Amino acid sequence: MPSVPPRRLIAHLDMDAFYASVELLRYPDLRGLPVVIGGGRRHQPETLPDGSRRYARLADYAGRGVITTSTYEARALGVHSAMGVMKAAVLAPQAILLPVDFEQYRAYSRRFKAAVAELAPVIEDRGVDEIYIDLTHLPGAQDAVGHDPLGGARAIAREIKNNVQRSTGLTCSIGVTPNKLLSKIASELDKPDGLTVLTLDDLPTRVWPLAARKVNGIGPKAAAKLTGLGIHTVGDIARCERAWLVEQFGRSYGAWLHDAAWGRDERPVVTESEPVSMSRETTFERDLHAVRDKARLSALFTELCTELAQDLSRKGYLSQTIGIKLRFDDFRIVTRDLTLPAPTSDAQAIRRAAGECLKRVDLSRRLRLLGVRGGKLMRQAAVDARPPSPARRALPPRAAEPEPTYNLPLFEPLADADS
DNA sequence: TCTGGGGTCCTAGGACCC
DNA sequence: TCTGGGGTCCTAGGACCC
Repeated sequence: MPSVPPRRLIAHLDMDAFYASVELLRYPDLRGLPVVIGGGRRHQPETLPDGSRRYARLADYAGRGVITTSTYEARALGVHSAMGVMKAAVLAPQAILLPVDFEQYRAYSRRFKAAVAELAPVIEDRGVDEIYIDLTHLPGAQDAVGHDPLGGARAIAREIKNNVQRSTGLTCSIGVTPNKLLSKIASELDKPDGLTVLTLDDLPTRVWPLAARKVNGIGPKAAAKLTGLGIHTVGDIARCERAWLVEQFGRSYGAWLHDAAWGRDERPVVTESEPVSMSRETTFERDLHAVRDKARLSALFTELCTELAQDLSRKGYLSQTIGIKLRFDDFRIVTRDLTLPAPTSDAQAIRRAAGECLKRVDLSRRLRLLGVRGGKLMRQAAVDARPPSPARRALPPRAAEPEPTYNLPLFEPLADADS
């Protein structure tokens, strides 16, 4: 007898103001105040002799940092993530400013994920503060409770929230729907400490009135273009002809927009993935010039390469494509990369390759940011486990050449490349 | 004195091979 | 001599996300 596959029940869990909430566990005296996390590192709270603490205020800050998270009290003053700290200081000069402490957040991240996994093990990681969870096959998830056909799923989501709260002291918001796209939207509808369960029937009333920008995948550029076309809400998109969206946005993105607006998304919850790249970058306190600040830049460049090498080694990866990223004073970004004959995690090899990349950039403008990236990653263990067999060595025809050459573009005058 | 740092995925052209 | 495809790799840029 053919059986109907169970309907998918996908949850999206988002920790509420995660970094800020972790800080409030440590500094409970700040509860109820506008608190902002971000900036550099030079504003640690100071403990006074009487045991009380003194905190930095936004107004005290000078620098290029941005806000990473803020408490709901700070958000009420117009202070949001990714806003420059200097700009936020104009809006809320008296808000408390705390430095970011990623170690701490990562520790709490592991704890909340473990708490979820006790009840629902099929988890997709989406960074420190959010996850997708596949509830489809959990016992009881498909059961109705009283008149609520989704009561089983709702009860599981509530248990997950409770378990997270018990093990971390933190609240989260959960959306449960037939897919990741809708769940991501749903988890935001009742923040903080929310629980929202939606079916496709709820689309017109709960999703279509929302701004198009609320859809994960519609960013500032796409939203601006939509606005220019008189399209503001998700419902506006849903009313568009699919073919017209394809004309306006291209075959792939146009079709995706149409699907998204109609709540269609078949992507599975992916429980395991391998990293694609690792990188290190830094924004300077003031813009630097390649000639005038050569020594300073050179030292920073080497430092970034060393850090990348350490990251690779610590995590057990080798990288075969080394790249650089520059941001100029006008905010223009340039990248260059170079694929090596063999993967490496050696700081000097990375530094050399990055140096080759740098030669291919016009450095007349001042620099704001410098970054180094390792792509085409492979696990060290996997590379070790396949010693150079005769077959392998014979594989690339060019391996016969005496000295491996960098695969530089032809238009680049090779200049004084080591040779 | 606007605008961090760490990622993923997509597109597109040219090289190069079959 | 002309005219083709398909497929993969490399590189650069850009949109988007947390």
